Amino acid sequence: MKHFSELTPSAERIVDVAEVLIQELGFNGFSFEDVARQVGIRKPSIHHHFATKVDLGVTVTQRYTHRFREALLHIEGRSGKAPERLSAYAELFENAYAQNRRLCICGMLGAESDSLADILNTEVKGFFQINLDWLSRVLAQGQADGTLAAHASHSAWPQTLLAAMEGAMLVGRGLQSGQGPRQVMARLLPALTPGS
Amino acid sequence: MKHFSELTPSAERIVDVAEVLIQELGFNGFSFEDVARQVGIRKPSIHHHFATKVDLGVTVTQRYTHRFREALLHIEGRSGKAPERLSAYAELFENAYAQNRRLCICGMLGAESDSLADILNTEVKGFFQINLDWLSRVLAQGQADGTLAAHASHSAWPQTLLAAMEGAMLVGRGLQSGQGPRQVMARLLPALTPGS
DNA sequence: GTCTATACTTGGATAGAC
DNA sequence: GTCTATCCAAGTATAGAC
Repeated sequence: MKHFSELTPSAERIVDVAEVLIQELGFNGFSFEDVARQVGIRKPSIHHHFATKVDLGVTVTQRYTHRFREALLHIEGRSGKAPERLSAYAELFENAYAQNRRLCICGMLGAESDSLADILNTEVKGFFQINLDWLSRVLAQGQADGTLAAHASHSAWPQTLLAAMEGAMLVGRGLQSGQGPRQVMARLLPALTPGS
Repeated sequence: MKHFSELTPSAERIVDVAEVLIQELGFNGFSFEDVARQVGIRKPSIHHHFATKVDLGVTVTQRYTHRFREALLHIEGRSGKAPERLSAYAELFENAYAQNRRLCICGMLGAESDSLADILNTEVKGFFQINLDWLSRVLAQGQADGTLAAHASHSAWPQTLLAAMEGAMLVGRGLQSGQGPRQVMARLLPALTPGS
């Protein structure tokens, strides 16, 4: 199992391609043949970099989670208040969705969960937990400094917001014309704002 | 292509099994072998009832959508106001989720959308549209009779609510311990209620 | 309506040369 | 690091007997 932080250039191209394929087709929906074609190498060459398909999936997910967490920390590092931070949060999902209605890697893998290797499910769980923790922090801060309503710190809000983001991409894709995470967050933000 | 309204007993057992398999494993995740084993027949016997896997998927989806619409009409036929109707709506999803965290058929197929036959995507689109139409109606009624806040008739609410339901199942499954659609709706209802 | 047998394809993975 | 060749399993689908 190769860790994303020590990827050779070839391995990185493979991970790049696999990431998009998982977002668009799912883990069960893409094949080494798909990856090979897009990277411009042959199928068995992939095994030189990733012993199994699960290994490749784990590396894709770890890198995705790592980058997502960096983006979350970057939002926190900026000077905005909770409402702006939640809007910026929605933009992270909107960025994926805006490209051919790609799903969140972990949203896709979460759907396929029952047919995936345990190690992949563990990665998905980690991604979601990072999201819930970050949302809890932002909601608590917003409630403390008055930029969010008192009920914003209710323990069910993080999961509700995360579900709304993941669901927005899912439904938008299913409708083939749907609005995305940005619009859904825009609808929910007033509900979290004081004096609504 | 066999329509769900004219299923023989054998075909019905096949559809029953396939429905659960799609909810748990997805369209790309289940095989005729899985269906055959659970029904207690052999793989090729399935082709006597459904020429192709896509045919089977279409029948499953049509029956699912039909039953779901009946349930929606049944909720509307009862005497509750908009808030109770929305809670009852969430229960439809909760019923699936409560059984081994099964997904909505169309949530699962929506995720797999890019790898599915057009005809299946059309069915998924239809299901979602039925949901949006029903939600629009309930929200408008609630806003008219004062049981919901004025902003409840905003055109983005139906998609937000549907996304939250689908996402709740997805995230709950990914977390392997999550709350489901019921809790998410319980969190959103106050935001739609007057005087919140 | 179900069976056995089988065809054909794809997919993940391995061996070994270059 | 990539290739060709190959293996094996699984998956969809068909033919034809019962």
